Amino acid sequence: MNISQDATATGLPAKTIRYYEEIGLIRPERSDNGYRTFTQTALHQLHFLARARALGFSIDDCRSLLMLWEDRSRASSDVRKIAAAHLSEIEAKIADLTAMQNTLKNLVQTCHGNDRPDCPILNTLSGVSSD
Amino acid sequence: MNISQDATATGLPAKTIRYYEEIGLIRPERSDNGYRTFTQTALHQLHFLARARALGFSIDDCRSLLMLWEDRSRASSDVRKIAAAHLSEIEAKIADLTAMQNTLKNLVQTCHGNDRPDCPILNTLSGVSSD
DNA sequence: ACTTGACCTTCCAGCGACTGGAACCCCTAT
DNA sequence: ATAGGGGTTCCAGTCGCTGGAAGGTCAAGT
Repeated sequence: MNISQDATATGLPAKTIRYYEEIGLIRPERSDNGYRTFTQTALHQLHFLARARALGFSIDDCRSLLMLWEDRSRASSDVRKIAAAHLSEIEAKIADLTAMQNTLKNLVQTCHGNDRPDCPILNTLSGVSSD
Repeated sequence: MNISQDATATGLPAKTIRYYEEIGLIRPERSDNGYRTFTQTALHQLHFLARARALGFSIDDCRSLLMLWEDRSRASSDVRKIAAAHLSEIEAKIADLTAMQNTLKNLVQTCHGNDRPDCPILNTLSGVSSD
């Protein structure tokens, strides 16, 4: 299987797959002409990576998860630890974004959005406390 | 006022303030020794930027907002447009993250997290559909 | 006067995870 | 022979800083 077929199979762009090789996440074999060839196992790994990245895991986490996946003597607690840490980061981000969302929603609702300069959004940003 | 006093006043690191000058967001004056000096106006701008960045606006948005702020003949609709666009990006991000959160929460709850290899997190990532 | 140490300056490199593009090789079909 | 659609490498850029090196300046202490 060539890289572009892989790309469509896994949903990852070919560029990304090459990048994953470059940083040592995967080690696809090469055929005589120098083209990358992907075995079934390699395809599985790419699928795994695609799903892990889609869940927001960092490349470093992906590396660890991949190693754990391939380690049959792993402890599931190690996997869970990574996932739990990632989950709490996500929850922190959601909290941050939700705070921004609340403020912005409020401001956007309050602003008349007409052709006059008067604007509660700018007032807030400039520190004119209208809260 | 020197840059580090500014930094503590606005909460922005000195490095960031220099960076803002480098990219043309602000134009602090210089005293004879080459040090940046910040007028009251410049300080206001920095505060403005700090608040806008804290609300997640991109540097480009900040640039536009700053220009609008200083433009007395602005239309508040232009400000609102920027804020509304940003708000919907934030909402999209929250939606993405919440989806991840739900999946991860579920997986973390399901995983025993012990010393055995059996792990629903890895199962899901590897495509063993347990959903 | 001299030194110390804290500040300031510039410039350059690196982060994460790609993404775009240039320049070139390979394979197949016409 | 050529045209096209693959593949390859390598280098630069994205965003918003952040760290560090190398050096200039200032205020205080000896």
